[in-house]
Amino acid sequence: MRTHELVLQWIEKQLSDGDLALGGRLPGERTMAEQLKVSRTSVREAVRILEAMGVVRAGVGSGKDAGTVVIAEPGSALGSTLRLHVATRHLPVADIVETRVLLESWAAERAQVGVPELAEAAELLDHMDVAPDIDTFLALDARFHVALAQAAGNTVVSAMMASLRGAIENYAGELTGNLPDWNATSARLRAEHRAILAAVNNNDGGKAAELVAAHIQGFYKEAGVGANPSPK
Amino acid sequence: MRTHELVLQWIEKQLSDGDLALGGRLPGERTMAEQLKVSRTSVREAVRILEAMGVVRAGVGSGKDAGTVVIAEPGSALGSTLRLHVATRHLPVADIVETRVLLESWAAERAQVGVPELAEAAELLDHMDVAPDIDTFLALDARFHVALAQAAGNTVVSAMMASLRGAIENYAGELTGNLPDWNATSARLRAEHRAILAAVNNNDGGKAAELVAAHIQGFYKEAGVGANPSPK
DNA sequence: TTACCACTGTGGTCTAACCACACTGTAATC
DNA sequence: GATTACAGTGTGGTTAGACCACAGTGGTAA
Repeated sequence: MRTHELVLQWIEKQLSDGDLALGGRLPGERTMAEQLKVSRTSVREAVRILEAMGVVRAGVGSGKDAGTVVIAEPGSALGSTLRLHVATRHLPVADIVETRVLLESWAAERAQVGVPELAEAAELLDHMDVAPDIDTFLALDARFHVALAQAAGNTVVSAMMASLRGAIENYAGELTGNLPDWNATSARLRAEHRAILAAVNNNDGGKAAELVAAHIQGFYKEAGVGANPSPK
Repeated sequence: MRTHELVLQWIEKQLSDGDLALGGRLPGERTMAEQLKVSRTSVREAVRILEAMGVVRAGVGSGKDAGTVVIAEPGSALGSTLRLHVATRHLPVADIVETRVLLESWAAERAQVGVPELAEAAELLDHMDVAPDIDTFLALDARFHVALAQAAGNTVVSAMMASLRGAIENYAGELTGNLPDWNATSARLRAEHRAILAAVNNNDGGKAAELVAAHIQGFYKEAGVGANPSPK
């Protein structure tokens, strides 16, 4: 077993045993190296991996943002991983879109009416109506979809859904510039969002799921990204 | 931007541009360091991250297994990431199980009859009938489920499904020892597998999906792991 | 022909140093 | 006394250079 894997194992055990919790701070790199009888290099390689996994965040200096602290951001980490695999041509974009449709329509169907995430989603829609530019709009759009997914109460599904979107963010982002009429598209998307949210709040999960599926497939299809029809 | 991120960016560009393909070999660490005008340490940190993502595999010595080669193993990489997040208590095991049920029943419903993966799945079932011990059985079981998921033709879904299982492998593995009667459980699981495969081959996707959901939930419930009923 | 062995290039590991950063406490100043 | 300036401390970030184990390669001696 390689040295940095030993360090990883040690840290994972600290987490499993509860000796190290979310928001907690890892010992300094030099301290860990001494304790585990390894070089600082190996410790750093382990920390890098954890950072790539979205398990820790490293900060220089001193104070609240300093040191290596335990976080929980699986979404961005999974997104980076998927993006790299898309780059290797191993994961087709169409499969990503199809999976996103699957997860997100599932979440829409099970969204719990009354949870704070839905209120947040509604607020985001208001902000999108006055978004000054496309990038702002897309950022708010991303947050809306995440909020909707979170309303279903399954952290794994919402994390994966966010990562799928993130993995092909650049793809879709580049293509929005090629749309024939952004204002028209934006208006349509916003109307669809409100319809989805209304269906959810009306306890019509089935309809919400259908609307979400059509919404996502429609967007990617218009943007020219392969979107499987995913026949029922 | 930190130095190793620069290296990562460079490698990702090589992949996106097609200058580096699956099965291809990265330049040596010393060579890359010199080309990019960075230290070998930074190059190594980038390679470590890619390795953790399942994008490359590093091998010492010389010959076919030597050097850093581009691979495509998103499943194990995502699995490790999820496992760590389970350790931080951020991802509940119940959510993992629920998501697995979602993905796997979706795949079962859409499995294409006649694809080689189904034939492989059938073979695996025969081997499971004569598995000498629990560990062998579980390994074959894992491969069966992956083959079934692959039969749906969505690489993202099958990779995620495999990673979900991997993330809680230890959990479930430890608990099998506590089962009251392994032989009875094994017999039941095997019968369920055959029923699932029969439904798929009979073009009855709906039934296959139901059977898969019940199969997975039943296993984790018996093993004592939180399994949400996921009501329709 | 065979067996041996030095050579080469790969990743794996370590040491020791220096840097930028951000806070902390002290000392000089007003 | 309050304010300012600054050295001190501990954090991660980066580098250079060395040595190791490993696995093929190719020459050389038996």
